[in-house]
Amino acid sequence: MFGHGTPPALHLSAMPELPEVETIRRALEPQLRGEHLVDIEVLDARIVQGDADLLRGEVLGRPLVDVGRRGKHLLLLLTEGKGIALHLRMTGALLLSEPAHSSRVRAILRFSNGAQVFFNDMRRLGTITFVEDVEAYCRRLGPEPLSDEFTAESLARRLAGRRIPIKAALLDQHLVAGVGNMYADEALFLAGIHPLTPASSLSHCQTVSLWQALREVLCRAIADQGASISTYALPGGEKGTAHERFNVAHRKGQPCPKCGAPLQRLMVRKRGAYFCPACQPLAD
DNA sequence: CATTGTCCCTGGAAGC
DNA sequence: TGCTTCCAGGGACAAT
Repeated sequence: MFGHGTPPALHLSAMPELPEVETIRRALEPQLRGEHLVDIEVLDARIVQGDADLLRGEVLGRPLVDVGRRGKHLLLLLTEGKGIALHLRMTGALLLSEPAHSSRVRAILRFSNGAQVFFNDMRRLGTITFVEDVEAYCRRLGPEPLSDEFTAESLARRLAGRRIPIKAALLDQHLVAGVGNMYADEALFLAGIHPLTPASSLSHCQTVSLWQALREVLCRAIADQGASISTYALPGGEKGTAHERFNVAHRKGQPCPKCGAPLQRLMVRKRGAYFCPACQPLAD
């Protein structure tokens, strides 16, 4: 539905959100599941939350029972409920072979079957965290938007009483996990909701539309293996194509695919928000 | 509790 | 042409 089908006018920066992390998870899982870590080479200590030696001591040799994901966190699930959380923030990538810009590799995870995962991150904002209790670690996050737990009613409950703009609310990981700037804009467009609409003032109908739009946008982006607007790539180095379907994100000035009006960009709480002023009117 | 502000980080783009 | 400044934005944290 809609979509330009052409590459975007490349505004820089777009981060791995839920669909990108899920795509990475699906690629890594068959490579890593059932193996164990034999080494973590930390090339930039800033990437590790806490002490790198402590991390190594806790995880080396411990079987990796699964590769999971919660919101934008990739989880290497170990025994006894422990795990390693990898967060890619803005420019992080996990690659199965050494990337061309090897100076941007911040850590290398080596596994018992010889597999190596290179944590590449130009801007060093990504993190590796040893997690003592994965369940507790994930509890602070809002529901997974593609799970049965996330219903239109639960979304309505969480929006109630919040006066912040709906766009800002969608970026709050306590409200719903995994939605970032790109997919928040896309969902608001599909639902026909202005990004500055106060979260608590959505009608029931709008809330249902938004709930549906979020799931649709995220599902479709997973099918397209994520959006490679900036540095995101699959572990094999391939690019995703989800951005080719974007209706508004990173398309300021281009015609709205629904009505043809020029798309606009405004700032909502220091974040760029792309939208169609005609299709997403602000009620007064 | 809800909300806002600050910081981190690098490189592309804009401005002089 | 070459320098400086701004900006992108997720999330931890502090402040209000």
